[in-house]
Amino acid sequence: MQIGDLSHRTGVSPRMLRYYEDQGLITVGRRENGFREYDDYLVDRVRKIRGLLDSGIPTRIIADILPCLNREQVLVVDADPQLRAVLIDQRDKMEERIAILQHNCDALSRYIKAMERAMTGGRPDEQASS
Amino acid sequence: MQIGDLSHRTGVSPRMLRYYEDQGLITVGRRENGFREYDDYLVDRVRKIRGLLDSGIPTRIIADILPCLNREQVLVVDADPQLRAVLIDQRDKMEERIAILQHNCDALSRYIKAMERAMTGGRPDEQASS
DNA sequence: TCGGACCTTCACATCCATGTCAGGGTCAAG
DNA sequence: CTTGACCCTGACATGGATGTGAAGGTCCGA
Repeated sequence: MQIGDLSHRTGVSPRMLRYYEDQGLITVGRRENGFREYDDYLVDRVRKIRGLLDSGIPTRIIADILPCLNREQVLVVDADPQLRAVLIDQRDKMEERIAILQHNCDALSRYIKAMERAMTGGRPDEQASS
Repeated sequence: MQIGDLSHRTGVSPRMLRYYEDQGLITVGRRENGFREYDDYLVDRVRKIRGLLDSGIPTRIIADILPCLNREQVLVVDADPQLRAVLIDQRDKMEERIAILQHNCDALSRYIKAMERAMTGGRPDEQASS
């Protein structure tokens, strides 16, 4: 698959696909003519990268943790305590973000529901005791 | 409370506190001498802003949703369908991010556990059937 | 064989969140 | 009254993620 195909399949611009490669997030082969050749599994991988990026995780960190997100048993060979610290740190940060997002997501949902109640002709001052 | 105090209490630099004000995320009073005067409730608000920012939500969006994250019933007066669309959109995006983070967080935890198993002298090829 | 649609690299531009510095006021304690 | 710690504004700098455009190569189909 070449870059345009992957771009269409993931919604990520070719520019960004090259950038991810540059940042060491993906490894890409070349055809004889110099064109990049992308393996199928990269579709998922690129989607995962996008998700992490959208969640505020910088490429530098993604590069660190990405190898640990699949096939875990395969790579545990290098039981580097430094890496371990990084991973634990990142996991904790993720947990914190999840909590924050969950909290705000709930609040938004409540607000949306309140709007709907207000729109569908309900008395505006009626409310669930939160 | 003045800017340095709030900065210490939130871990957010004065520069950023002014920036948030500039972006309309917080409303700040002034003393007679021109110094900013911050209300106590801004400590929580600024922490919330940081959390959302760290989770990849840009100030523009935060400005949109922040008024809806507290005191919901108070503000439902303007049942603007445009706003509703924005809120639903953002809530959905948040849910997606939560799912992504949760997924990766779990994978990280598994990997960390596997590392620990490998370090504490376990046979490296033993594994839980995932 | 030509044209269009793709690819390459490289460079410059942009937006956002942030840092940092300069030039200058405020104020309280010594 | 001076000094140091705070505050103000404004500007310039930076790093990361992204867009865009130029100059050129590849390849397929009319």
